[in-house]
Amino acid sequence: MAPLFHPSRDDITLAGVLSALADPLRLRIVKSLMEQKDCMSCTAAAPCPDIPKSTLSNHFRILREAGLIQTTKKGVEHRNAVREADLNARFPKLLKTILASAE
Amino acid sequence: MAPLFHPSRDDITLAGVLSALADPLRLRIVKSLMEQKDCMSCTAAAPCPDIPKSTLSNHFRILREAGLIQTTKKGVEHRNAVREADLNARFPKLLKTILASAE
DNA sequence: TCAATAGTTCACTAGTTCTGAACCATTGAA
DNA sequence: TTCAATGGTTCAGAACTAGTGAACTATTGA
Repeated sequence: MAPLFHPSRDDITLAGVLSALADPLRLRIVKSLMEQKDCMSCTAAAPCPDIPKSTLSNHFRILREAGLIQTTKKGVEHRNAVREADLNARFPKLLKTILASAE
Repeated sequence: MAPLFHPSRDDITLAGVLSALADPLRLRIVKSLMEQKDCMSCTAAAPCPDIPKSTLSNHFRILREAGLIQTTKKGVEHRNAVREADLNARFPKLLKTILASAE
């Protein structure tokens, strides 16, 4: 199995970030992850329990490849965290402003 | 010919705005429109001259239906302007922050 | 060794985007 | 009034993308 791909800080693009957050479900996932201080598994961060596994997996892949989250394998589950430092370095205040708009 | 559709302020959604701005070409269009104080025609606001007309028209429609721009017919051309007041009222600082990230 | 859990990958369907061709509306000139 | 030019829109087909069930992999605990 190939290791999970994460872009480096400099490879994070604005278009990628906006496009990833343009989906309401993904936005809620990121919001959940921000509200928790520690990492969350994919299923724990899911907004509702009835989302198919494959769909959820797909959304997490998009968030990961856009550089929004960092995913590490921890036993049987994947722990996810928002790449806040990278995002703030690259696009200051962007994440905060977008999340604030999502009330 | 049907009049051009514009959503009311309250119908502007975050997902719609993000998704519209997630395209680099559309982001540049909005940027151009912000830098001009007066309205611009569609062709004038196009980032490069070799974009097919239908493609450009499509991008302007997406921006319009997302609530990002206001389009009015003025003779043979369409004058476009960013709906800054509506956007700031709905999502404070969002537009400014996104445009600032697009350097 | 077996079953349960947490995700991924594959393949298929449904929907979206890009673009050339054809079209419509407005204006200015003959 | 007729014609051509200008500025966009609409339509249709090709290429791409997203959502999801089924099958699969990896880890853990019994």
